[in-house]
Amino acid sequence: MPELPEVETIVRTLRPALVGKTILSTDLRWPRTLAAPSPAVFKKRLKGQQIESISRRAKFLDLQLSNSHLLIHLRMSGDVLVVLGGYQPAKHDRLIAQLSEDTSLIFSDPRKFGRVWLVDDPAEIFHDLGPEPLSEAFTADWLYSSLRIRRRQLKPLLLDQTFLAGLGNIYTDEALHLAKLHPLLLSDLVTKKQAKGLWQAIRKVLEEGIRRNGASIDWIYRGGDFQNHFRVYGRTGEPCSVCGTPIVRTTVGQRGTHFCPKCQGCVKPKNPVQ
DNA sequence: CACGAGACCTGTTCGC
DNA sequence: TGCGAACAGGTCTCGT
Repeated sequence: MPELPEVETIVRTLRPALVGKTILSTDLRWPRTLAAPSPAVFKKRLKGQQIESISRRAKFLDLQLSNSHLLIHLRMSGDVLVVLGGYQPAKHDRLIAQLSEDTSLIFSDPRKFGRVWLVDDPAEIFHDLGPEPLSEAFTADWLYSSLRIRRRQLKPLLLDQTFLAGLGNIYTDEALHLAKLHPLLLSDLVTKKQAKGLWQAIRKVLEEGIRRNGASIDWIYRGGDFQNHFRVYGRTGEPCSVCGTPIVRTTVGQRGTHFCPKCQGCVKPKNPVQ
């Protein structure tokens, strides 16, 4: 569930609450949550390490410790929270770390897709990721040339973390609508002007998501309100905010995909997807 | 290389 | 009301 803006929001919330605290002990309640190393090594190595800083790369949380990095990926249903004072484990808690100053760090994840790594160098896990969309490395020219050297449908390509790191299902639909591009348009057909528009749209929806503290769907993430400003995601049948045409929902790469059939056009004249 | 299907999981909502 | 199907913000692997 969480995409770049939601993870960024969590990082900003956790930072003041966790930096400087020391890990006293850990309780791994669902072993498969831990991708590496083994539970025994994990528990032993974490003990006594201090949390020095917290950052984000793509949809990963990166807790830099005295001696290593604790990486967390929330996947579909993960959440990280900090609780002061005594804490009673809840049903979906997969990993709990007891910290100094009577603080608990909790990784909760109903669907059990989330993963945690303890590594010496984050590059071990990050090496295949594409550029950060809000960094200076992500430019309109880079996007244009990178789209042209591939021949892939825009939506699956934008979801591919090795192409661009951080977009998920919501922000991809939102960005394509803002850029007026069809989700199935082949990447090598995008013009330079369209690429520039897509570049702007991606940055705009991500910045808006962060400004609104992410989107809160279902029972997760208190606080964010980007869900009240979706242009197409989850708005099947409702009028497009630009032209009034009902928003259409289809499936692309097994992901629910929302778009305006008028603003975003049709890609295949012979077999228009709408 | 590109794409689709299946797997990994639990919980909620939808349709009859 | 009940019950199965469909769906959910992600990613990996395998077959074509």
